[in-house]
Amino acid sequence: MEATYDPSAIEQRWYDRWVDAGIFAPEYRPDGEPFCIVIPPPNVTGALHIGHALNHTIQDVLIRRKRMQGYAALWVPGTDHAGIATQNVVERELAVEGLDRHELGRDAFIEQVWAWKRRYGHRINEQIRRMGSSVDWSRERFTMDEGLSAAVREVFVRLYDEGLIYRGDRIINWCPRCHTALADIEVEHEDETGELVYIIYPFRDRPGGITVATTRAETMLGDTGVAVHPDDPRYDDAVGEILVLPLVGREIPVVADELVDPEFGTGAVKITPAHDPNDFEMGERHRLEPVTIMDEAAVITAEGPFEGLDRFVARDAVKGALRDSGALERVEEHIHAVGHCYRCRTVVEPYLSRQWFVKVRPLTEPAIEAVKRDQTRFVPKRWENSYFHWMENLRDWCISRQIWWGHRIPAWYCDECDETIVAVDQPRECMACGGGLLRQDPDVLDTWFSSALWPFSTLGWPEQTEDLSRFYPNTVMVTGFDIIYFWVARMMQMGIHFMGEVPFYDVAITGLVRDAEGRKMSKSLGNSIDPLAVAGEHGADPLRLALLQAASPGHDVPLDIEWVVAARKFGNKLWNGVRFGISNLDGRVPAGDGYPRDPAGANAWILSRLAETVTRFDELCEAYRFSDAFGLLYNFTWSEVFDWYVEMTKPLLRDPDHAGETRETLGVVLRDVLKLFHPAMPFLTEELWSELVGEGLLAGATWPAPPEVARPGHVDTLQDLVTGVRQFRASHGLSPRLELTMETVDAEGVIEPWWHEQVAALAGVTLRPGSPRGRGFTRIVAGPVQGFIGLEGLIDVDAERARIEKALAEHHDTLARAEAKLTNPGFTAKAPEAVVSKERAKADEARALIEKLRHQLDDLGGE
RNA sequence: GGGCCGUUAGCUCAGGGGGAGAGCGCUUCCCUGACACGGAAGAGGUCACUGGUUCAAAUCCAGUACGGCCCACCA
Repeated sequence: MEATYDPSAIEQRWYDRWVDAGIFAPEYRPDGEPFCIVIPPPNVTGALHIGHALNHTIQDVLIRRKRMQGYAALWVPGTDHAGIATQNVVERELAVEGLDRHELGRDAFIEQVWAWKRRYGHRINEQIRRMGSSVDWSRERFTMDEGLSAAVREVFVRLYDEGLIYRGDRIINWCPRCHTALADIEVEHEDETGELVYIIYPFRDRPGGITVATTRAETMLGDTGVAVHPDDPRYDDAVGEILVLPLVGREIPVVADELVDPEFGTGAVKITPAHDPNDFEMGERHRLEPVTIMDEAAVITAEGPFEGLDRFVARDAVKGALRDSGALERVEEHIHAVGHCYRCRTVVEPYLSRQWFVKVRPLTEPAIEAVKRDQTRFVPKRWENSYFHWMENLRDWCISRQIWWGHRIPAWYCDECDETIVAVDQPRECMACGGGLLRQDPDVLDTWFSSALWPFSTLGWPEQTEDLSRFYPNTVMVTGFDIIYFWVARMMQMGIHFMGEVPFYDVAITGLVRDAEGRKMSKSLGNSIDPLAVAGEHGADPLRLALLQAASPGHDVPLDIEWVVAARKFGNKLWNGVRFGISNLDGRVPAGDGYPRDPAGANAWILSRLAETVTRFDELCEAYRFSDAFGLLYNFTWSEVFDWYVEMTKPLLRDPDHAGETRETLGVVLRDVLKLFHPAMPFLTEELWSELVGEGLLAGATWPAPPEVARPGHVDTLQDLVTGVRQFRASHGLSPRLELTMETVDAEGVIEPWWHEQVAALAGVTLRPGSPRGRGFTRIVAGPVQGFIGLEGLIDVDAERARIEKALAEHHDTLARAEAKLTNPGFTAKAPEAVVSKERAKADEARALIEKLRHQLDDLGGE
């Protein structure tokens, strides 16, 4: 083995062997309890970004650990067709060649997208493999594959038949660039400074008029009324009057409506039913005709001087014309939230059109209840509040999109009788009139419609497959908080509605990986760190470990490359620690769960620590606290196994009385450390396993279950003695190579023969029973043992005195604090007995230490 | 406008009524036979501020300041 860990050399050689051994399929543990995760499907056209790397690493840790624990672990991979996003990407590509999808035609365009999918779908799978994710490729799915498309149609038809899907003319959010409707949630609001324009609408039948205020002046071309609050005294006599719309000349009524906020603007609001959701509502109430004045590209269609102008150009033009005509009262600066398309950032336009909707109320109530009853639990729990709040205020979901890439809506219209037929398969003829001229609805479904079915559609639904009955509900969903609404909430709705059970028991919410400036990393921002590049430079394993250590539950992760470097250094430490083990063992370590019987001394100590660490590590993993879990393991491995235990084995391995037990213990401890780290660093640990154990594959091995071992207290004493000598050396600048002699008083007889080799190796000191006569020595206190080192010719006595006095002062402080509490009657009377006795013990300990330090000062002599 | 979260060592963050913690960074010494991608020993914090509850507050409560996030149909 090389002396240095080289990730690139070993990360190539294990993935295929894991796959070939069938380890990633749940059939690998035929009798295991099911444990299932379905991957949040990456966008098929995208590249794996650092957020995926985090998300996938967490899932892989969950899956690999459960697999080792004997579960039938299934991680379903797959990708999402990502309607608008993918269509945009392919359209951009076509634009480079001077092409436009309309020139190409629908079928040819879709074929282009499929070609794109074939290219990039492959790439993303390669990236998932490169990161070591142990997904079951035999069950890979794509949201537009045949099975999932059938599931989508089935769901649509059933919801339609139940009256939960309907088609209607409504104001929806329209993206004039993407030329499609958007759901409410797909609109991102941002505060912008705009103008509030005050326009005077004169009365037709009397002098004067009403001033209204608007941020979108151009919409006045479509006004068909003005509303005031019914209780607003300013407008008592105006309700029922007729106004004349400036520039247009349309006669419009003044109506009273509760929706109007008398506090805002002038308390009078213009009504544009075709271009504002509130106005649409009011328009319906007061029978005001909607007048559409814009087309799908947000270009003015109203006849007159503004026809053909873009909405923003028209805004200024209308304002100018109003000013010229004297109808413009004033213009104020105004900060308000403006909606943008979440895909292309274009300002969204409220637009009246005929769309398909899901009636959400009947779906949300069970989804809320399920979380309230803990059938699905969010981790961390506080995200449940956001989930509830969103669900409770949900409006019907607009699911039709005027794009080409996606699941075509399974509705057909009869040209002869106007009948609408909704069916899973294309009907041959009209069910109403028998006519054969059927046109399928040109729209496709919102991408999130198919995503909502993912937990069961990937398992074969609507077929009643074995996988479906075995792995639904999924065990856990690992996802970012940014898509709780888009995705988690809708999976809950659809899962419960169609399966009668929640889609998953736990939702583990991950934070967002941020860049150096704290910005969210995203494809659209173009600031993504490429995890593949990092994996190439430092290794996938170090990247995985770094992400795990950085990611507390629900907390954002600012990724610093230094963390990856540190994780690689840890890999190097592990590499060399195992290398040490291999060169000192006289054979291979057994793969199973064997542990040394009745270990003693250092071996008992490390085995007891191993058992404690595994227990705690398991608890932390079950709570999804991976940062803490791997922090614990990291410290145990480095500080205890390598810095202490491995050093302690060196003399023991040379001692015939201890070599056997030590070899066995060392092998077992290293073996279990590899097992524990395997979920985080699969490649490195597998490589080391092949050297240390050389039997089977670690990925398919069993999880460690070390027996509890009583912790031998006297090993602590040995460590304290060694540390005491090291501190003494360091504080006096004594060379580590300078051999020292220490006389010891061991009243309780805890010093064992093997200690002599230990202290010689670890502290460069020779032990000799006895206590010094006279003065001029330092005293090292370790548990019941006292050690004495003669100072003559070694050190500056004044420096030593200063050091002891400093320590003395600290212990005096501790004692004073403890005594203050103990003499406080309130404390002794009200504090729990355990706390009081602990405080007494603290005081006693401080007194003892003070006494010993006073002795040390005396021991120094001088003055 | 409504809601959520944060403020602890230089940095990133754990912890959580009774002795201030980790990793990285920093300082000093050491290339000792696994590892210098290393070892040993250290320095460093009125736990944002103000008040309250308590025998006891970094921890609980209220408020303040600053920072971040989410939701929203004030035209």
